[in-house]
Amino acid sequence: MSLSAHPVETTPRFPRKGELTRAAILDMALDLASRDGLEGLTIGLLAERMSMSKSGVFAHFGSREELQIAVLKLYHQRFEQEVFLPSMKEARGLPRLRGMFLRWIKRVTIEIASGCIYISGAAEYDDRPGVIRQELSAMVIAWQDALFRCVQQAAEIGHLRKGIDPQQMVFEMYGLILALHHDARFIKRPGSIERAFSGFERLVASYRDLASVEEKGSLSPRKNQQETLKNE
Amino acid sequence: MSLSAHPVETTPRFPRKGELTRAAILDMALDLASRDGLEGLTIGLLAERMSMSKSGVFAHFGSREELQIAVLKLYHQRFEQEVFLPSMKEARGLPRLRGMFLRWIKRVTIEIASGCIYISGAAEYDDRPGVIRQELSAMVIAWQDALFRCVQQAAEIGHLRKGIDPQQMVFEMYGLILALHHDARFIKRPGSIERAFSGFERLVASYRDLASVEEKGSLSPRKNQQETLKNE
DNA sequence: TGCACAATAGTACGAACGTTCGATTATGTT
DNA sequence: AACATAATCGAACGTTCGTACTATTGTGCA
Repeated sequence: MSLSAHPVETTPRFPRKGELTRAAILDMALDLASRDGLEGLTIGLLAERMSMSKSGVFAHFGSREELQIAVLKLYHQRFEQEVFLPSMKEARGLPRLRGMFLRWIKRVTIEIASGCIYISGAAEYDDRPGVIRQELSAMVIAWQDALFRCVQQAAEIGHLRKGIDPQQMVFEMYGLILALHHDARFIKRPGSIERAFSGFERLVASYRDLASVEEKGSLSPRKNQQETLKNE
Repeated sequence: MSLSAHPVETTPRFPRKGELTRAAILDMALDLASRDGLEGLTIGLLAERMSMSKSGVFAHFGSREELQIAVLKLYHQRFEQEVFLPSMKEARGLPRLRGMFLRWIKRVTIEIASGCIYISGAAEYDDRPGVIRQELSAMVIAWQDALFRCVQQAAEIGHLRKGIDPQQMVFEMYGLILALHHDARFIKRPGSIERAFSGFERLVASYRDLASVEEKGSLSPRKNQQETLKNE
């Protein structure tokens, strides 16, 4: 008696060809949505870029909204992969926080050309209730919470002052990234990346635990941390 | 020989009725554009809200783009009137800078419900070249320049450190406002206004000229300045 | 009151949008 | 090779968009 005792497979056995094209479509859709925003993403243009018919593209998702959500989840997955997960491998506290911010800046720097969906989406959906807004805000809140916990740990360990308000620091970190995205992408002002970075350093300096500053070397920005990021 | 020696007036003598409706349309258009963005502003909806026909509304502007630009200029004018001009009456240096930021926060606080066109526009047009983008970025740059000059003066006077990089401080101030707009309007996180304010205070504290801190009272946040703003 | 013209309405057009549906082609298994 | 079904296409529908044109209504001055 082998597995063929269950001759009928209700679930599809293996990734059929459609899965591949669906992934390719999604990849292109993320590109377009980064440029024109999730609300600017159009099935017609997407089909044209894929050299497919509108209905051919459409069939993979069932509705535009499901396409948008799929794009959103793909973006979230990549963000997690590139920014969050590698930073979690670093030592808790300030090194991890610095790693998060550096990778975040690195990601936004790339996105100066293409656009960040978290940021453009926040502007697009701040007055447009629905599933997409719900999904998007959940992702942003999750990321802010991750930053929050990291700041909190840094305070517990003693890298930052004990009495610190972690949400305040997250607020200001987010502001630096938003300003970077704004100035570099919209205003096209050079030097914005450096400004975001030095803003973070000033932020850390003013929230640092004064008692532990004395043991120099352990907490000051590791010279090779930025170097390490380049090779990821 | 009076002025009637020139009996024919080539220019329209007086604001005809159309001018009034045009102003009313523009006012409503600013409302709609604040909510849905400049690119989301539609002549059909605008006509419906005005209880007019589409063509009736259209005739006042000649094209959608001209309508959008008119809305933009109206917003700019109001921003200048509410934020910039009253702050210029304050003493140069830190008091004026603080006035600018407080009125800016005050304005964005109101706009938590309606949306800020400078901010949403930056996201909408960061990859959409054209007249509107040009006009919008010129306005934002003008405002950043005003902040820049104010910080510079504060440094010259001695309210802030001499060696300061004014653009860096403007960058961080803009970031605080963007974070406020983001967290309050999109995330709907309470306490964001206070966070933006205390972020500014920390910013000022770390850029303040250490030498002049000793003369207390003159440069610390005037208790009645925030009170004064309420009655404007 | 009547006349010139400003202001608004009405209708229509072409394009783009998301979506539906039936026909057609490609794929994978027996 | 044949067949079931997955994948894609092509055409059409109903909306909404900005815009153009003509007709109608309203306003203000002689």
